[in-house]
Formats: sequence, C-alpha cells, structure tokens
Amino acid sequence: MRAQVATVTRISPQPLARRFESSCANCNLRELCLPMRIGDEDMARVEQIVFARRRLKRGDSLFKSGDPFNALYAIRSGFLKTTVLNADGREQVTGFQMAGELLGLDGIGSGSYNGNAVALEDSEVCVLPFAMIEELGRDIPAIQRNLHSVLSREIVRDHGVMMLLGSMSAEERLAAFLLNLSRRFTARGYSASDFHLRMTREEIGSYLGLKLETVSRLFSRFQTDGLIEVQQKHVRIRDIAGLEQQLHS
Amino acid sequence: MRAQVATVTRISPQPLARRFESSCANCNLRELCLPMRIGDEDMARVEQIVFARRRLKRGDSLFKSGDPFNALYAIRSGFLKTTVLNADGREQVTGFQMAGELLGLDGIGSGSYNGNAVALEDSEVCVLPFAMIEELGRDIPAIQRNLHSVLSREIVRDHGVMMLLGSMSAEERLAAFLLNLSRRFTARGYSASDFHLRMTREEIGSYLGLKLETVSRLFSRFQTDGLIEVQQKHVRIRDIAGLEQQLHS
DNA sequence: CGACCTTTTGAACGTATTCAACCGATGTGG
DNA sequence: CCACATCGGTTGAATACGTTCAAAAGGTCG
Repeated sequence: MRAQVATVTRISPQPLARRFESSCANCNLRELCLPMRIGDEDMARVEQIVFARRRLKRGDSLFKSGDPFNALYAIRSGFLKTTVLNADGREQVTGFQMAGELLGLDGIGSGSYNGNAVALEDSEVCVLPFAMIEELGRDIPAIQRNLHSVLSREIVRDHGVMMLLGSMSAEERLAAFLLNLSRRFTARGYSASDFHLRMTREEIGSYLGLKLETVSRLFSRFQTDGLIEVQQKHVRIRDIAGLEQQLHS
Repeated sequence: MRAQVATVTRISPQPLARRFESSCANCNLRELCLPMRIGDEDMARVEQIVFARRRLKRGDSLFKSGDPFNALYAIRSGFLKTTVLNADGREQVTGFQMAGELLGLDGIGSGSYNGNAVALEDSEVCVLPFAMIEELGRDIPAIQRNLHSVLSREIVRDHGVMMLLGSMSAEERLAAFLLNLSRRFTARGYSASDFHLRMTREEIGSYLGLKLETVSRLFSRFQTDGLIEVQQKHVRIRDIAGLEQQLHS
C-alpha cells in the first residue's frame, strides 16, 4: 500500500508544483473541501494527500483533454472554467469552478482527463493524487463517503444544467446562472448581490447554450427591467426576487 | 460494520422486491456490470450485494425524486428513462438506460434521489444496497475502483449531453442520439441498424432539447435523405456514415 | 499610445416552436 | 369482439426566439 502511494507520488509531480507544509485543519476552505467530521489522527493523514500546490496565472491550463489522470484538484483560490471539445472543434463550457470546488472528476473513469480546465484568473489549487484518495478512502469511511458525495453531487449539478439547456428560455437560463453565482459567492463570504464576472460573454453563452450577443442583450434587458446593474464584468443584483420570478414564467 | 449493513438491509426491502439466488458470476451482463477482475472468493461477497431483484412493468416508477436513497440499481433487462423536474413542473429527460447500466447515482450525495426513474418497458433490476457497496469497496479495491469509474463516466456522459444541448443543431442532436443508441445496442449483441425505440417522440425531444414535432420532422427528413427508415417506433439505419457526417457539418 | 479583445446595439435572417388538423395504433369496456 | 376513446405520430402554416452579420465604442495590455 505504502509502496504504491510512494510510486504515485513519484509519478505525479506536476510542472510548477511545489512541496509545502499543508494545513487542511486550518484551511479556511475546510468546510467546503472536507464537509465531514474527521478525528485529529485521521486529519494528519488527510493532510498527506495534499502533497503539493500549484499556482496558475490567468489563461493557464490546469489540465487538458487526454492528459493522463493522476490527481484531483481542489481550488484554494481563484476561478476556473472546464470545457469539452467535440469532433469538429466546437467548445462547450461545462462549468465554472471557484474556491473549495474539485476539478478532474472526469478523469477517474478512463485514466485520462476528458475535458480541459483553464484558469480565468490567477488561481491556486491543491494537488490531490487520486491513488492516495482511494487508499485513504479504504481506511477512513468519512473520506470514502465524501468522495462519493462529491461525485454524486457533480452528477446532480450536471442534470440541472441539462434542465437549463433542454427546457429553459434564454431569460431563464441567464437568471438561473446569476442566482447560482450569487449563491456560491455568498457561501464563500462574498457579497450576494455585487460581484465581478471572471468569464466573457462568450464563455457565459457557451455554458448557457447561447451566443455572446444574446447574453449581452439579456444583460441589457435585465438592467432595463431593473433586475440588475451591469457594467462590463461588474454585476449588481438589484432584485433577487425578480430574478427568481424569471425562472418560473 | 456488519451491524451497520444489517441495519441497512432491514431498512431497504423495497415493495415488490424478492430474495433470490444471485449469480453475478454467471450473469450474461457481467462484462457490463462488473468490468474488472475479481477473484472467486471476492465474487462470493459481490453476489451478496445483489440481495434482491425487482420487477417493473412498463410505466412503473423505480424511484422518485425525494425518495430516501438506499440502493443503486443495475438493470438486468428492460429499458428505463431518468428525468428531473424543475420548480414549475417542466420535465427534462436526463437519460435512457438499458441492460447493464446503473441507476440511482444521483442519490448518493444527498441521501435522497434527485430525479425519477421510470420503466419504458417491462424491466428487471438488481437492487444493490449502497452501504454494502461502500463496505465492500473498502475491502476489495477492484470494487472501489469500479464504483469510482462508473460515477466518473456518468459525469463524462453528462458533459457530452451538455455539448449536445449547448452547441449542436437539431439534426446533429438526433444523429448523435441514433448513433449512440446503435452503439449501445451493438454492445449488447443486438442489431446496430435495426431497433425498436422504447420512448416516445416527446421523450426523445425532451432529452434532446427539442419539441416532439421537431423530432418527428427530423425523422421524416432523415428518411427522405436515405439515412434511415422509420415506422413509428421501429428504426432502421441505412447509412451510418451519412449519420456520422450529420454530426460534423 | 496603439493593437487587440470584449461588449454593445441594430437589422435581417433562419431555425425551431406553436397551433392546428388529421391519421394511425393501442387499449378498454360494453 | 367491436366501438370508441385515448394516445402517439405526422404534417402544414404562421410565428417567435435566438442567431448572424455588421459597425462602433469601450477596455485592457503590451
């Protein structure tokens, strides 16, 4: 077991990765990253998983489709997007990820990442070698349970996006998108109503199945309707209830 | 541990479930359901997981959104759809499942199923109490690994659907849908070109983000173009290459 | 400062939807 | 077993929603 982990540790060093003194116990993302009870003794082992961090500058790729899968990544700070490419080169944004969220789940099944992850602002991620997660999961049920929960909730999230793309109008999609961002920022201690979009209109459009011009027009219409204020990438939500109404009409 | 599993076993009996002599080792779905090497000894334990089967008639619900989550279901025979409902009652089909595929993954994270599963034809499923899967996963790495793979591949599948819904035209969506069905039927030993659709035009439309009339029109157009023959629910693919071309144009 | 990228807005267009009618298949009850 | 009701599927015509093409202004970064 130990030997296996040591092997993975050797294989895994990423470009730009650096060893550091981990401290999940004190990490302010602990509630997001490890949402369960872990004893002090186990915690020491958990911290061995986070064997490196990796810094990304805006535009840097964390992993690309086809790269060999070795690790999951937990976002410590920053903002990323994940995308998939289809045969003829069209790109679909599959999600936007922020602090405390996990990346790379799509690589477990096939041994190589299925999509791309790109930083939309300077970011830092914890590198979590997957072989170590699996090993620890066998010893610490709370870890096992947490991994399964994370995977399952990603599936639930994806089904929500299918609902969005398959059954909702453009207005509803953008309203749902803004409310989702607001909720996630709130959970991280940021303002629920005032935030900076890290992605372009085109990326929002790709995620929502719309063209960038449509997204821009919708922002303008929401502003005219008094639901939000927009100025380029800065958004202020003025009428949460009004946005929620957009969802069900 | 044992006690915990016993508890779950007591909680879990489903209506219509019945005890039976399991035999995964001889199941003709083994390659689909357990795609990994397992020793004879471990196999005996695996078969304890499949502690019941459940028969469904067409239209029967396997589980509903909000039902307490206790088990995953492996389809032994038949055909099901999974759906999610949004706040105002609109239904989105999230997938169609056939023999060897797993249902209920969306329940792991929250403790209750997030969507609905309904039989589109008379079907039979193996009931796999999740607490037993987790316990066995801790002891048998191949089981653990398999569960992670299944979860991850569902995420990859979902991302493919997002690509479908977000970036592809109606023609491309239907072509992709037919090719996907064809591939999956082939893997189960059925004809790649000749099959019976178990779902209605409306259900296909919901899955593909289209209206039922649009689906019907596309079937007609594909027939006119010599790509397929359609008669109600019976489809014959006449030009696989032509369908694949539809994907990249 | 200049080049480039992003965003906004308008006008014309096209794809998929809506509404409607009709037909065929299926299934139920008298 | 047939009659009838219901459901599922097809097709047409009008409409609507989001896209495309285009131009211009606003930001950002070297």
